[in-house]
Amino acid sequence: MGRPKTGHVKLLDVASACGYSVSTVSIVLSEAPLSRNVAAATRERIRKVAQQLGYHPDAHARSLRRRRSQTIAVLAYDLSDPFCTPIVRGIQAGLQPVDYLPLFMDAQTQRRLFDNYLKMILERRAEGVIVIASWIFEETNLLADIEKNQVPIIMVGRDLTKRRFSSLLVDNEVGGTLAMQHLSDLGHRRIAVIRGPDELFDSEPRWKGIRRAAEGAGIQIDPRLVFQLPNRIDPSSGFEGGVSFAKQMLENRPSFSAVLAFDDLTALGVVRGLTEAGLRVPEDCSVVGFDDVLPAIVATPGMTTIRQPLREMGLLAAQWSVQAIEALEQGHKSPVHLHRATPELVIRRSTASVAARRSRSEAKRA
Amino acid sequence: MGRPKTGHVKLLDVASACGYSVSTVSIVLSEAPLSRNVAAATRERIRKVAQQLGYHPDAHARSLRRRRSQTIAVLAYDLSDPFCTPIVRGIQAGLQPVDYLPLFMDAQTQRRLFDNYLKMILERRAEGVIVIASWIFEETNLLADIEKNQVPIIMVGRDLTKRRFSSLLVDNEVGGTLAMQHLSDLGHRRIAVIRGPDELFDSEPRWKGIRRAAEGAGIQIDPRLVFQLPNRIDPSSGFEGGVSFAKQMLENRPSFSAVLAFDDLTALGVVRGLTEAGLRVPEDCSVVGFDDVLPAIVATPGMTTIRQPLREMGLLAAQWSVQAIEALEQGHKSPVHLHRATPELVIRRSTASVAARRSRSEAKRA
DNA sequence: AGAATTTATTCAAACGTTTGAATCTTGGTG
DNA sequence: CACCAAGATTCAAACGTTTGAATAAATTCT
Repeated sequence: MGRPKTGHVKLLDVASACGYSVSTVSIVLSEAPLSRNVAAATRERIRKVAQQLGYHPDAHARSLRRRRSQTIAVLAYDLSDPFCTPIVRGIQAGLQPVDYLPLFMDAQTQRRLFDNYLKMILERRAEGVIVIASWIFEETNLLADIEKNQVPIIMVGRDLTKRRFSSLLVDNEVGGTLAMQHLSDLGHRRIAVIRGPDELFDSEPRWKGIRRAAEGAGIQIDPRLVFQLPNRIDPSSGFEGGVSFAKQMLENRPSFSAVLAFDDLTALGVVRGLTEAGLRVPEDCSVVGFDDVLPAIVATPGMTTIRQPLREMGLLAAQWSVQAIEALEQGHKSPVHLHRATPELVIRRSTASVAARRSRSEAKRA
Repeated sequence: MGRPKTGHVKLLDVASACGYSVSTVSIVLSEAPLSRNVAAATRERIRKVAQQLGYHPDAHARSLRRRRSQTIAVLAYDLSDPFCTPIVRGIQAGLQPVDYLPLFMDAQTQRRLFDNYLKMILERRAEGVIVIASWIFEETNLLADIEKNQVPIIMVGRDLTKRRFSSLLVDNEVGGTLAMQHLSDLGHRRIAVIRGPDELFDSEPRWKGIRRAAEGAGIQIDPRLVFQLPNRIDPSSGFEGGVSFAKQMLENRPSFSAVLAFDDLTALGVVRGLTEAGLRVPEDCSVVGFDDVLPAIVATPGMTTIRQPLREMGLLAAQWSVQAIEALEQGHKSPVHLHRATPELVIRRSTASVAARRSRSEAKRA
């Protein structure tokens, strides 16, 4: 009965408890190919004893021997961003059936943590890495160490195919276009735009899509109504940006009937700012966001936004990662994929036809 | 130059590259006590070579030998609940300095996943487990297996000290009291209450606190204005509950001037429901939530709510966990702690003095 | 009946570390 | 100059698995 100090039951315990050798027990319990040749009765008996003793194979010993960790690291710029949540869900969904354990690592947009996790990824011998990098890490060759060790890397939220990383992101240009088109369809012509920080990859194409749609609809974007978010650290501080821009817009600027914000949190900030200034959304001003994160969904009025299929993207990232690992296992070079997910306009209550506008706001600012 | 197929550099590689034995290299690189006796020059040289070769110790081999995984599992009922986000942050903050890796596991309120992760916790030889269990897993003796293996368990969001698990939760009764008191201070007397699902542990004490405050203020809670959330699966569906309850409240029920919701998401649902029925928050009706999660903060009007110090709780949980592990290491039995964090009233814009109410809603329902 | 095959089980060597004990240098002491 | 204590380094055995090769026993073939 005298188990050694490590509370855990091991193969040897099971073996001696049922009178077979360690090998046989291992073969049976790990369902190795050889287990075909093990008598059914034996199998039964071994399983039962293992069960009774509460045996759980030691993953470290197994990983060491098999040289496979069954682990995929997920390195996110900020796990607490609601943006990441659905991606994480998708990744989980993709990894569950193939029995890989995701190792979630939250860099909190701090370089120090990022480096630290990079080291851990290497040490824990993760077989693949998924990087959620909506916010940029300036020097992306941080990943060089990992690449060197033949660990496939998948990027979510940024196109790094030129570095030969499979990448997965939303089609920002189409997204921008959809947003602008929606406003123009509602009859808005004077539209304020809040662009993303220039450090952020999504910003430029989104802006491009917006301009293209504006052009197509014959809308002039007044440069005095274009703002740009600063390169912030905390992503959820987009909210503050939105609030303060909203106030700026209302001071000695041309009037406007709609705001197109860079993302949902910014848009929510705009709503707050406008509301505090006495305007009403959408009666006095329409607001549209981007991403479709939870806060945008449960706010009132519900935020009209451009939905990113985040969950699906996470799922795909997981699948690619597993495929790449398998390819590598077989000795093939794994292919470099690029997927631009199609965004989708979700109309809620934060936008309304310009015709429905109250005259109140006009009066107010005249 | 022929590294073996496993792309990773190992101790032997470093050793032969610099002409020392594996032992010496190990001693130096792992900063074992013996490294005091290693000549400074040798140390220098070994470190340099290791660095150049890009050596990273194999965590599995190390764990196996040392019998320590440097890992703490964090098993959450639903990682995508904004409620978990700050807790996770706190845990990270607590684990970072002591170099434990948190293993985040998201049970998604599914029994199957929960079991699966339990197995993984055992196999990966996690040294401690933190369970975020705001939503209940009916049979909590699922954890028995883990307990049996001497792995200390910390509960967040539920008191299980009677099972001898250190527990950490907000003082729900005080929270309920604070919420009700706030409404009564604002002059509200007819208050609708949405209670939590009975499966959820927080529900009862919160309700008790509410009743106590009502009594203290001489307020009668009209039973026709008391609702209860169903035992749902998806925690963020509290929102839907809020919406539909709001609508029910407005149908042939006694009138009310405030709603005290079980949590923020429910409260946001109430705001939505009221707004869609043409009422305004807080002019026509005040709403107060519980938790202080992100969506409540960025919604407009900002949600008045009872703040749980979630981050601090996570931090403490991490520290307890590490302490318990260390105690066990020294052979001591680890003590069972209980901490009831004090909640805090955060006043935003979803509540207003009853005096300021418009007569509109009164008229509407008369 | 002996050889060849199949079925059932075990041996023993790895996987990459760590670490108590052992070895081999030194330089210092009596 | 033999002896000892540090000082510097290495040996070798573990940690708990897996797995190719070996063995032993039962079956089938010629």
